[in-house]
Amino acid sequence: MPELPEVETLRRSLLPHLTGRRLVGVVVREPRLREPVDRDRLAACCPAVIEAVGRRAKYLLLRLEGDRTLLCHLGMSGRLVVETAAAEWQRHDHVRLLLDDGSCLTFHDPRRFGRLVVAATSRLADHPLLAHLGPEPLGSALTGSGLRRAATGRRQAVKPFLMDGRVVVGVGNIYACEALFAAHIHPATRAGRIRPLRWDRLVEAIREVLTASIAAGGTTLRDFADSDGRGGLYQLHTRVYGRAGEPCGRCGRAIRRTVQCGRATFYCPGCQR
DNA sequence: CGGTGGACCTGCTGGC
DNA sequence: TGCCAGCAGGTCCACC
Repeated sequence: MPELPEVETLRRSLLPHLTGRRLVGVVVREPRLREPVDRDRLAACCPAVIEAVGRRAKYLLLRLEGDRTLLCHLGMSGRLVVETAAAEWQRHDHVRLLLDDGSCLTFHDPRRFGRLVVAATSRLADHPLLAHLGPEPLGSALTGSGLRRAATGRRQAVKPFLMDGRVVVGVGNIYACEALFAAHIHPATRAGRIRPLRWDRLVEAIREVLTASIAAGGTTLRDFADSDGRGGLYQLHTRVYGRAGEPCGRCGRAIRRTVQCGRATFYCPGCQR
């Protein structure tokens, strides 16, 4: 479900609920996520004021007092919902973080590809899940020349290249397709053969697409929702993703669907070369 | 080393 | 109506 815009939308929706709150307890009902949830390490964090709600790539970061940060990844189907701690557990509700005002943050994830991990705030950048991650796409660290350097000598197609978190983070399947369309680049182009100026245009396209999606509250294809249960609207703005057979808005040719590295790719055969 | 394919899970949809 | 294959927004590891 979530790419960067969805996680950022979630982060913003959490702010009013979590700012100044204290984490007072944890209930782990189903520890079998992508890696087992460590109940004891979570419990040892409590009680603690939540000092900040951040994000790195697709990880939501809850910074606690006492040099602890909770890393939360939603995988493909995860959600975080703020509700009263007295609320009934629903199917696929796995963990609850209990807050000092009687509310709680419920981690819900049908496919259980998500993660909930405790890390040391002072060594966060060195954490194994974060250490290898590339630049944030919306910060100044991402540049056309940086991408060009990373692509030098790479025979890999540009679309899976963009989805490689070591190259740039936060660009998943939807936004890789959309950014390549916006930049007029064919998704199968070998990364090492893209010209310098086109990398600049691609960086611009990535920023445009992600920024527009955040403004729309993310993309809700089946079940994304922010912590208040509200869906996003960016699916109404996608130009190619999920639109196989529809006419391209620029040239009118039918959008195509192919598969790269086991993932669906959508593109316009007319304007992406 | 770079690159691909499968594994990890459950739920929904569409075709027969 | 019912069943079942195929597909889904993300990593991560084994293997070529």
